[in-house]
Amino acid sequence: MTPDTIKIACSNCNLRELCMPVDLQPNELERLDELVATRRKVKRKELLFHNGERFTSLFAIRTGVFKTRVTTEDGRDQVTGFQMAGEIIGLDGIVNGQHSCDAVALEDSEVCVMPYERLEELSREVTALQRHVHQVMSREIVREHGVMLLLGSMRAEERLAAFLLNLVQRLHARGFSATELILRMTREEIGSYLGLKLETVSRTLSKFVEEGVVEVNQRHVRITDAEALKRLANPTVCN
Amino acid sequence: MTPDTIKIACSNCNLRELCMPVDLQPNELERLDELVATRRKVKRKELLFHNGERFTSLFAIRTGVFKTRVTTEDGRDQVTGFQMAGEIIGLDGIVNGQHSCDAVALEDSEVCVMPYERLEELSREVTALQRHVHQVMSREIVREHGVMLLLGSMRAEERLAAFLLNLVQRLHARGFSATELILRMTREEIGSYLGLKLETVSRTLSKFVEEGVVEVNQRHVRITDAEALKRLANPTVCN
DNA sequence: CGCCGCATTGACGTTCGTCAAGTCTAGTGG
DNA sequence: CCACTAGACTTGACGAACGTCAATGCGGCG
Repeated sequence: MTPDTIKIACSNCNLRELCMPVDLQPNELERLDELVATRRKVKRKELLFHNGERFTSLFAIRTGVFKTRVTTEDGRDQVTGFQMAGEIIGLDGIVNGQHSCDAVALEDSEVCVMPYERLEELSREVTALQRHVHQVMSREIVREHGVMLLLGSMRAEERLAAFLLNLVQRLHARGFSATELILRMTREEIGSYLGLKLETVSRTLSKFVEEGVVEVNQRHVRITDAEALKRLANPTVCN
Repeated sequence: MTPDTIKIACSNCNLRELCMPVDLQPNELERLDELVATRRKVKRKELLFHNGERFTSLFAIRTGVFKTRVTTEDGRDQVTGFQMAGEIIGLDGIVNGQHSCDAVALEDSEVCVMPYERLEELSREVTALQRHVHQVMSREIVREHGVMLLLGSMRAEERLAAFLLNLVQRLHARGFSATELILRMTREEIGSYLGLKLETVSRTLSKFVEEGVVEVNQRHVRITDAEALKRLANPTVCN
């Protein structure tokens, strides 16, 4: 085994528990290494794939952060998600054989390329992988339900509070702080995701600062009162 | 073969092309009939499944219309979709083994019950089915991207226009009129789906009527100027 | 016939968007 | 090393879109 093949093996990856099934037999684990064909580096602001591009592979994020967005003919766009290490992107391409959104790197990033045909084949043979693929897709559907709830029935404060809590929770699960984070996206990108204008995002953040719930220094955010933030994200109706 | 087993066979179902893969070998088609365990009738306003319920099966709608909704602790809810004949619901339950939303029948309905374990098993053996399951889930993800775009960056008029066009198009694909439809849901349910209050839905509909784009009589809607409606749904930016 | 749920419409209020001015920061080039 | 610039961010004043509250209409069902 050359150092190169070691480097690219899922069985040897410290992110495996995030992006792959956990309960594998040794021989299954070995087979998993057939899955990732190559790695691919994507520089900040570059696209991993774009709307209309032929779909061939799913991507597991190794390092960095991406945003996905959809666009209308008249130029409006909507950020549909922010993805970080261990998360899978490209699922939108399966249904029509071509991607229906763009994936843009928010910082220099690296992904594992998983050719879809190989994934199909393997998941027919490795039951745990089949189940995992289904779970990943189902999780995405449930996540989007949550975003629809946010966009459809929350006010600006609640949206932003929920957003910050979600981000910090995901970062915490990856070994980062549970109270501090660095935003990899602009106010405008946050606004697009939350269905708000960048000024509203900025104002709402300032309001949180005034209330002593968070400290903000540019992209650096520290949550000083997590309980208050949770109350903001999910307020009790009082009337 | 008893009349009863004939009645329940996918191979014999006039909705098969909507909810099942099309390119099957005869022997695969036969195997498909193992998939649907039973049928289940759901009366208007009754739940097919509810938030927190253990997930065991996916459901293919045979007749009727459903809404799915998610709910917050403080009682707000968001309609996440309206589903009709040939569509699959219950995908949200895969990830955690329990449903995370409610499915409510908007009229007396009937569904085919597809035990998930059986589906997993079969889709390991029938490649076309495996692909189909992936496509169904991917399609749902892409649909939700569209809803996010709608909720995040469209105005009331555009949302409602897009909603009506989407409904009539899906009904048309099922053999109904391309210009007339009967709404199975209340103004409030439409509003919940579109992130609007029921009054706004009502007012916007009235506006469409004034403009001669549609005729509305209670739940009965006739699209009199489809082109105008499309322009409303996706207006060109003018500034 | 009368009730109840659904829908419509109007008056008014709130939230968020728009427009504009100005600040801060990081990166660039002199 | 520092001035300069561009992009990102903040803040204020104002307005539009949509929500809220309330009155009324309508139709179907018991």
